[in-house]
Order: sequence, then C-alpha cells, then structure tokens
Amino acid sequence: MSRVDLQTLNAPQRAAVLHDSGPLLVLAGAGSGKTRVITYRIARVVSGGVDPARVMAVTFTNKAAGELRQRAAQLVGQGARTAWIGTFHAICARLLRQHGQAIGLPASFQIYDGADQRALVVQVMREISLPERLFVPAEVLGRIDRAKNEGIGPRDFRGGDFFGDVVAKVYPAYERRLQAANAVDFGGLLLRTLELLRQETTLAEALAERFVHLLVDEFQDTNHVQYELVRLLSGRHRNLCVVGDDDQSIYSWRGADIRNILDFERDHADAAVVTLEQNYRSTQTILDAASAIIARNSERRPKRLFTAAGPGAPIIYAPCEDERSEAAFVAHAIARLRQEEGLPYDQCAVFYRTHAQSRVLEEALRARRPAIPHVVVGGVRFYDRAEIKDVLAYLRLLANPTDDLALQRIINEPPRGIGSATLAKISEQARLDGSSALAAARACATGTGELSSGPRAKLAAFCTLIDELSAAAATLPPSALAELVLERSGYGARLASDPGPDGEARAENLLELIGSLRAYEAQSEAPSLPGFLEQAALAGDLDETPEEHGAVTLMTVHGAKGLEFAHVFIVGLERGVFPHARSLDDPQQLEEERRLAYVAVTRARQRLYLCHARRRWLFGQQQVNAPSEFLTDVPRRLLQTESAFSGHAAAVTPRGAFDRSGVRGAARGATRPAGARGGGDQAEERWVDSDEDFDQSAGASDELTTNFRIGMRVRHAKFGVGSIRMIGGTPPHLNLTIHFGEVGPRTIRSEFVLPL
DNA sequence: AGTCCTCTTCTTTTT
DNA sequence: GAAGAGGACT
Repeated sequence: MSRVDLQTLNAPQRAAVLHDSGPLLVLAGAGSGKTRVITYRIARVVSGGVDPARVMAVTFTNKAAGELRQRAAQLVGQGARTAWIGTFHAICARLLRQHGQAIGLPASFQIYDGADQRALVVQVMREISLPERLFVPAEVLGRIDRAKNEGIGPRDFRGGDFFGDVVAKVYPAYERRLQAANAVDFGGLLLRTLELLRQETTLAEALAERFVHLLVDEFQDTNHVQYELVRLLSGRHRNLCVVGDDDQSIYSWRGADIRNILDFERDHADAAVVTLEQNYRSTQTILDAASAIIARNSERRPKRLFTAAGPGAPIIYAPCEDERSEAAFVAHAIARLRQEEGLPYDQCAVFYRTHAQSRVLEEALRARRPAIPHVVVGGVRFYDRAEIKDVLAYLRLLANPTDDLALQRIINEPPRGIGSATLAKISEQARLDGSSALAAARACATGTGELSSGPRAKLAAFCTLIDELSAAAATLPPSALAELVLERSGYGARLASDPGPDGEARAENLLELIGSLRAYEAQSEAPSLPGFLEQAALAGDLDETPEEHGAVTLMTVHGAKGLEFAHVFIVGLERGVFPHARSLDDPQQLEEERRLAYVAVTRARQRLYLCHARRRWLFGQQQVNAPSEFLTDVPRRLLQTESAFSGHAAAVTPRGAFDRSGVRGAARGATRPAGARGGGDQAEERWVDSDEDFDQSAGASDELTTNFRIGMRVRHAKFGVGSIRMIGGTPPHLNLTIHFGEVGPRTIRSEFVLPL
C-alpha cells in the first residue's frame, strides 16, 4: 500500500484500518476521521491483493459516495473505479437492472420519486373513493413507505388500527399501479432487491461470494431492509465493516433503526469494535457544548469526544427579538468576521431546522451594503421543478410507454385542448382494456368510441406527436431527443412566448437540463435514456455542495451532516422550531431532535453561534417561543451573550400582555358561522411566551410567568389563551390558567394549580 | 375547455 | 406565506 501512510493515523484508526477479517464495528464520533478510516481501509484491502471489483462500499448520499470514490481513487489509483461504491439506492437499482427480470421487473423499469409516489397515492385513493379530506395522502404514503422500510410488502401488510386498515386498502392497489407502469419507488428499490436475493438463492450466493469486503457508512441510518441486504451480501465472507455514530442518527423518520448499530455486537458475536473518540475538527468548547446536549439522551452508547486543540473561543449566544433581527445579526456577524479577520465567506455556514427559515436569512445577506454572497443548498430539487418534470415526463413516456403518470402530466402540457372530459374517457378505456393510458388514448383517437370529433382530432394529433418522437428516440442521443421534444411539442415555443419574470428562469432551467443531458452523455460509458432518467430520479437536492464558491452556505441541519465549517451559525433555537413542534410530545422524536442539534453543533471547527428569536413569524402568524432546551443545556460558562445588536433585544414583552391579533383560532372561530364546514379544524398547536431571558431565569426569581396559547379541540371550538405561572416554594407548583375564548357574553376560563 | 380567482391547508427532515 | 384545490366566469 504505497500511498497509504499509516503513521498519520491514531491508534484506534489504525486498528480499524488494519483489522483483518470478520465483522468490524467502528463507532466514529463526530469529526473523528471516519471517512479517512473507510478510504484507508479500502486502500489497504486492495493493496493486499483483493480485486477492487470485489469490494463494495455503501453510503446514503450521492455526495458521500462521490467523495468516497474520489478519495479512494487518490489512494489506489484508477483501479478503484471498478469498486462498487454508491448509495444503497443506486446499488440496488444496478442489481435490479441486471437481474430484476427474475422477479418480473423489466430492465427498463422507471424509478418513481416522492412526487410520483404522492400522485400515485392520490390516484389510488380516488379510484377506491377514499375522501382526501379525511385521509391525507401524504400520511397514507408515509405509512406505506414505513412498511416498505420495515420489509413489509403489500401482501403482508396488516393495518392493525383504523387508519392502518385504510392504508391496507391502498397499499396493494398502489403496488399494482407501480407494476403496471413498470416503475419502482425508492422503498421498492431496496425491498425488491431483497425479494430478488431471497428468491434467487443462486444469485444471492454468487453475489455474496463475489463481494469479499463490504463497508457501510453511516450505519446508524440503515433501515431494516438495508440491514437485511447487508447481512445477505456479506454472509459468505463476513468481512463486514460498518461505520457510524449512534449520536448522529437523524433519519428514523425514513425508517432508520438506531438499534441496528446499538445491537451490532449482539448480532455478530465475534465482531471487533473500535471506538474513535479523538476529534480533529472542533475546539474543546464546542465539543463540551455538544456533549452537554447529547448527554441527555438515554438511548446511546456512552462515549466522550476529546481534542488536542485548546478550548478556543467561547460560543456566542445571541438572543434576538424576531427572526428578522436574528437574520440581521447573522449577516452582521459574518460581515464583521470578514472585515476584521479576513475570513473567506465559504468558511461560514448557517444551519436551520426547516427550509422555510432560509428566506429571511437570504434577504438579510442580500440587504447588506456589500451584499454577502451565499448559496442555499437543498430546498427544491432541480428535477422537481415543474418545467423540468414536464420535459422529463415526455422523456419518460418515450422510454416507457406504460408510464401513465407521465402521460397524464403532459397530455395537455402545453395546452392542446385535451381536458378532463377526454381524460376521463381515456382512463375508462384503459380500465376496460386493461391497457396503459397511452394505448387507451390511441384507441380513443382511432376507434369509433363516443368521443366527439373535435377532441378526437386533438387526441389523434397528440398520438402522432408521441409516435414521431418515439421513432426519433430510437436513433437520437438523449440530449437531441430532449431538444426535439421541446421543439415538436410546442413546449419550448410556449415558454418563449411567456416572458414573465420567472419565465426566463424556467427557460434557463431547461437549458440546464439539456446541459446535464450532454454532461451525462459525455461522462457515461453507455449513455441511454433510461440511464439518464435513473440518474435524475436518484439525484438528491444537496448533491453538490459548492464549498469553493466563496459564498456563505445556508442549509438545513440534515443537509449539514458530514460537512464542516470554521464558523457555524445555528438559528431558530426555539421550542417548536428546533426542536420541531411535531416532536415535542414524543420522547423518542425529541431524542432525535437532540441528535440533530448535536450534529449541527459538531460541524463547527472554530466558532459557534447559537441564535434564537423571541418572536417569529411562522405559519403566517406571529408566534412567541421559548428558547430551545438545546440552548439551555449548554453550560453557561461556555457562552458569551451578544445582545448588543440593534437594541431590540432589550425590549421585554410586558407581563401578561398578549396580542389579541395573534390569537388565531379564537378571533377567527368567533366570526365563523357555527356549523360551518369542519375543514378548519387544526392540529394542536402549542408554544410558550417567556417573559424571562433564559439567562436569568434560573434562580433569579422564584416566580416566573409565561403566556401561552394552547390548541385543543372541543367540538368545533378551539384554542385557548392563558398563562402559566411557576409558583416557587417546596414543592414548586404550577399555576395554569386557560381562557377558552368567548362564547356569547361568557368567558370560559379554567384555573389549575399543579404540584410538580 | 381554459383561465382566473378565492379559499384552504399546511408546513420537517430526503434517497 | 405559498401552493394546491375547487369554483365561477369567459
């Protein structure tokens, strides 16, 4: 291993790299050189004589896979190219393309992304007349996805509860539709691969024989199906190296099961375990803060990060009046860093819990005198933009004529006079014939059905268009085909004739699409339309992180995993924002939020800024939130408060005052006629308005009053306004007063005193 | 059939 | 505050 210098590794890292054979668990704390261990290990295995083509390394994101591939190539040279390095989804797609026929999947199958899945669920629900008002399609889909992640196919799915029984009706129909469209969804890529390996045991054995070494990155994020896949593929040689950090498990909502890493030793009795605790990234101060946050979780392997670096600068705590001054603070601080320390912008990053928070920050960065260059990573995926999806739908239909979803998307896009009435006839025809929508459209256009001549001619014209394009698809490279689609469909012309402000942006996006098609053709060995569509479907929204662009990076905490920056700002540290409101009443979800906070904090190398806003405009409403517990968990000695900014922070909400206009349900509900449609029923909302700065709250006074609104549903009346008082003394008591709004002349009000 | 407007709903995180 | 659905109007 010529270029692998073991001397640069610390003892446990070296142990992990040199571990010979058998299962290996590497518990890698944040910033402990995890990627290095993986790449060095690959290099060592290869230099030890193993054919790189017999090494598989699996990651979760395309970004991580790309980095791994690149760094492996640096160490082993071009031979690394033949190694199987990719995301679970990409590797499964590859296996299914090669061998999927055995389970009835044509090699040209399509990959449906989240949007496609949702559309499909809506269709199925309409088909079996499930009211969307009652059953939210996204939740139905969520349940289906969860089942898939747990390895439960449509046949094995049992509802178990009221909602589950509804899902049990949708799931099989949904799966049938997928099959009919020759499509596989994200979960299906994994589940069907598992199905394939279980059914085709010869194939499974051959693959297990082939892959001498299997490495899995971010093992804490594996779900049950992924775990099984790994188990099967590594079953022959048992050289399974899993790397992960239970404290950084932040994808349980996607089916990740933290138990996979916590129980690895139980499942592999002879597993070697290496723990990497030395951190090479952050200052001790930052690590202390991170430890203080994560220490409150119960489900974790105890470990303690340490660093040889000194304590470094204190963490800046910035309480702000509202989200705008919070954003202004961030912009101000970055500008100052730039001015006083000459810090490059790309050394700074701002993390938030949800994408919705990025807007204010962008505005604030743009508003500064010399505007601060910035990049927002993630958000709307490129391939999710409407115009891109439209053109892709044409391409998909050409690649796969049974893709009904694609047909429906473009049959009247651009408008060509084919409306809902015609569409209904087509789907009726498709149902009668048991054919695809495109075939049914052809039948309607040529047959003597009850379609009147006008629509029929329009439909015929559309069919001719598709025929013409399919003929071209046989000979043209994908990029030329896309151009032809734009030209012949009239899509390009329509876009050109629409010079709206974002019309230009959309035209640009289409050019970029053509560009990415060309890039794909240049870089791929055997470019094909299905190949490109696969790449597009599997592309994530944060695949390329432009760190070299000299710009401040704005992203969600989820997007930040695996990255590091010299200066990190975490904004919106408020109860209800981060931790997210939906996690507040579930201890397990709260633990995940905590891990998320841990991930955020450990991204910082030198300086960390923790911000929160007292008031925030959210849901189009002014809200008042208490500081996040993740903030208050950080020991005071690590913090330096910076409230001098803009003077707003000094303003304290008068005790007991509560802006009536902020009371959404009470104000609106009162004016709404009784018995109006029940659609307005809201999910529960809660947040707390604290009068006290959290800095002073502990011990400073024995009485603390906060106002709050609580949401509850009592028939159609909702929401209360109230106050909560902590009464000192031993034992301490809570005084809870709730106004349930006015009913006629009466105020409904309740008061409780609760011992703690 | 298409367009425009209003009303409603919903907001986590993503391969 | 945005996007989607549904309704009314052209």
